[in-house]
Amino acid sequence: MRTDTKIASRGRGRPRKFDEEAVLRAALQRFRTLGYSNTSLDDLAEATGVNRPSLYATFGDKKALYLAGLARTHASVDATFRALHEAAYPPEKMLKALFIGAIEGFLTGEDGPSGCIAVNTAATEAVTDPDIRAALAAFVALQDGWIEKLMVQAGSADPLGDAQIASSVIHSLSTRARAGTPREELIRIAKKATALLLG
Amino acid sequence: MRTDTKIASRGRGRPRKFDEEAVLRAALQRFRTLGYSNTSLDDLAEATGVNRPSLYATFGDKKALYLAGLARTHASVDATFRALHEAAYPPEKMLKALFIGAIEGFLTGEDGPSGCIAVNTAATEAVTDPDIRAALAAFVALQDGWIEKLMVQAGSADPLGDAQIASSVIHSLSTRARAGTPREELIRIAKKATALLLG
DNA sequence: TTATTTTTGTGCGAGATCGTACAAAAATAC
DNA sequence: GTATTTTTGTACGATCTCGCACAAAAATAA
Repeated sequence: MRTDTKIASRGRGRPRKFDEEAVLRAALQRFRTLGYSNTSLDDLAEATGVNRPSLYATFGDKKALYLAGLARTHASVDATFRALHEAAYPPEKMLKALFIGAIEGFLTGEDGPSGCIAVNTAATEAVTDPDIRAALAAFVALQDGWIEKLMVQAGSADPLGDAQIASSVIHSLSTRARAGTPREELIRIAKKATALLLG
Repeated sequence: MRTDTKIASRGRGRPRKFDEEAVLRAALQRFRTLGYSNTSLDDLAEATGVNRPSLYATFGDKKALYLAGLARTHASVDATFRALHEAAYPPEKMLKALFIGAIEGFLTGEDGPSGCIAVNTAATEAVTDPDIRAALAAFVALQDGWIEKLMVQAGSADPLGDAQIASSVIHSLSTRARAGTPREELIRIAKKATALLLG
């Protein structure tokens, strides 16, 4: 899993010891495990190997770092959906790829299955923080929107409606993964959803 | 909304100034708004009108208070489901009551729509805290189990499967409510789920 | 009235957490 | 070789947070 990334020279001055992308990935994992409020900057410094002053200089404060992580996830999910759309699978295969891909992602984590960072950590902060709420809403819209496109491709008579149900099931799969539900049960739920959606 | 509860005399000693149930309700609201980690005991003391030492003496530490709140929610949800089951509505009316009841609850909150405390605050802590994870799992199981009973009553051919999908949609409705999704859209999703489930 | 019991509320100490100041380090530019 | 620029890493102060000690308060029991 070690993805050594090149550290580009930034001209003058002492060179950075870290790669921004790699730091963001490590920080994101920590946020996903602990949640936003429960993750301290010491946690992040330890997890990324970058000390606090450098984190501040590079990303700004804790919230900016978290939002940058969410944006990264957003972009990554967008790319995954785009690829799935371009693959243009037949309906059943498409739904299987969609649900199984989600489940396998949700079952990963530093300290047990950690689900989706947006659904399970951003949602907690969303009530009191407008910026995080907006990021969560954008994430949900991204998901709904892409699945709607996939549903069109699958010949659905109600693409948006079907997409929102599929999306909703994925949200719940994330929550259930964090609750400790075993893979087989998550897969059973995904299969049931597939059956319902394919009518 | 003011529910003045009697404070029972506890025999000898200085009488309590607060009602345990009412304090639990107030604490729960605070946890639901802010999340577990982001709620301090000062927040709770202020919200409940009870100072920290009294909270400790009555409930134990912060986590015990949170778990007591979750248990209260668990019991309350259980009672709601029992009533719905005893009502023995026809399938469509039952699903409408189920979804609309959930939505209206999720749209309440001290500081905007706050959804479900279990789905949206317990899930955050569930990865690292086994006790909270167990409480979340129990909550999800309670919901799945009751809806399965309701599906049997509705004549479903696959009560457990249908129940898990309905339950999943409810989880997502909670997350979407926190993301700021307006009532009408939540209702549209609920209607779509109803249509799919009634086949 | 006096003793006993229970709760209240102020106050405290230890530790976590945030964000930054500042000097040392490590590169390039001249 | 010297100056300049950028990052690093230690150190610091301010604030928040937790959990509890302890005396004052308010009830009942004798």
